[in-house]
Amino acid sequence: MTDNGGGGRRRSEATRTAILAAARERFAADGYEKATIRAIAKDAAIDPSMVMRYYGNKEGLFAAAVSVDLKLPDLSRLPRQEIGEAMVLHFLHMWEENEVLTALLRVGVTNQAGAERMQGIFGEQLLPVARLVCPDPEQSPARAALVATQLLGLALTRYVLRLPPAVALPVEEVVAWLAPTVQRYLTAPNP
Amino acid sequence: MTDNGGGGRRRSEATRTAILAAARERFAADGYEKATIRAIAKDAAIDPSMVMRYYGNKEGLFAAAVSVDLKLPDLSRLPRQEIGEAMVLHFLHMWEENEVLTALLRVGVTNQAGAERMQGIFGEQLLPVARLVCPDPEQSPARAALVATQLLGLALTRYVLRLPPAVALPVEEVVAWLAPTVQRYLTAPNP
DNA sequence: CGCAATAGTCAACACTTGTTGGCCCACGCT
DNA sequence: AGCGTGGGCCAACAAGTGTTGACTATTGCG
Repeated sequence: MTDNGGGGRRRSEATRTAILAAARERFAADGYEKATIRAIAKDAAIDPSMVMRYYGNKEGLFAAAVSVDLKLPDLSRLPRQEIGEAMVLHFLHMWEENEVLTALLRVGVTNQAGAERMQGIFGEQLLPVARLVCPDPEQSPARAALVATQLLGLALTRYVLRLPPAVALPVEEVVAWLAPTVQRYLTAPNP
Repeated sequence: MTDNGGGGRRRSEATRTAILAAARERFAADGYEKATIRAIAKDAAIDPSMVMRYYGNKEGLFAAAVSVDLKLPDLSRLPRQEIGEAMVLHFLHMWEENEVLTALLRVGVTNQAGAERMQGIFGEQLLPVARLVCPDPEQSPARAALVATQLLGLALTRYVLRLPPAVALPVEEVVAWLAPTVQRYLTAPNP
């Protein structure tokens, strides 16, 4: 339909990516409703109608701007005891690498499509890891969910709400405190 | 100013509380931006202008609708080992009692005023508890923040994002898994 | 050069938002 | 009864939203 069959040869690519960058920034800072197409377009220094031309509508823009790959490393080669620490460290790096995850969380909280996308990421990226490492496969959804409560809670307080003492915590301390928690959720026997 | 010096004698009180109830529901379900005054007014079966009459503007309505008292019990009379369990149980009950906390979290994520209010609650209600129970008073902010990451993360996945496996978890299991975590964050020696 | 396709702009649309002011009606007092 | 106060509704405003279509400018190719 609105797809221009496979690739504009000219320099539209530059503005396309500029739009995506501006969109990520705005979605991360303001959430879905407050991140207006006009503001995004102004950040990208183009006309709002270009956004529509390239991405159809606001939902399409969001879908294109926020695509998440958690890049979870292969934890099966790690000693079982170090899985928790590796997870926490990896998540911290992912959150600080760019603002995509913040955007997704901010949007997911007030937008149905955003929440569903988070559920998708959980099911396709976190759950498989849990399946690999946790003892009883039948319990992996519950254990992955527990891990999600702790890791998303950290992201929420630290990167979204910016609760001062949570922001002030040095990375090493965060890891030292949370790693045993995640480790236990994944590998400990039932309490 | 818009304050009618201390009490309408007539039946305005009924509509006032109806507005607040509708507002709480809408803020909890939709967040700040999507919860429109018109929708709230329709839920309360009155005219949008009445909302303005009674609460000044949308911010005032939010302030009036969402006032949070965590009602944290006196934990100092509890055996130190049971503090974690008591906290988790209490928070679960608070979140399921009414939708105020959900509203606050949904709004806090995309609204500056909402985020500040959450910081206020943290400082005035959670921090004091941490000060009572954790060993080194200088560490209480960090430890309270850690507790916040776990408890808010639970609320986020279970009551806001509604991640299916987090919703499916029975209360007893949540407590069994999270209580040791909270207990450790509050009372364990530095890792 | 001339032509077609593409990148980009402008102005407008239909709608929703918070917010305001004027109006009517019902009640409670004297 | 009459009157005033205040609860409630209606209609409108100005601003901002996503979205659309027509128009211009620029580019590549023959």
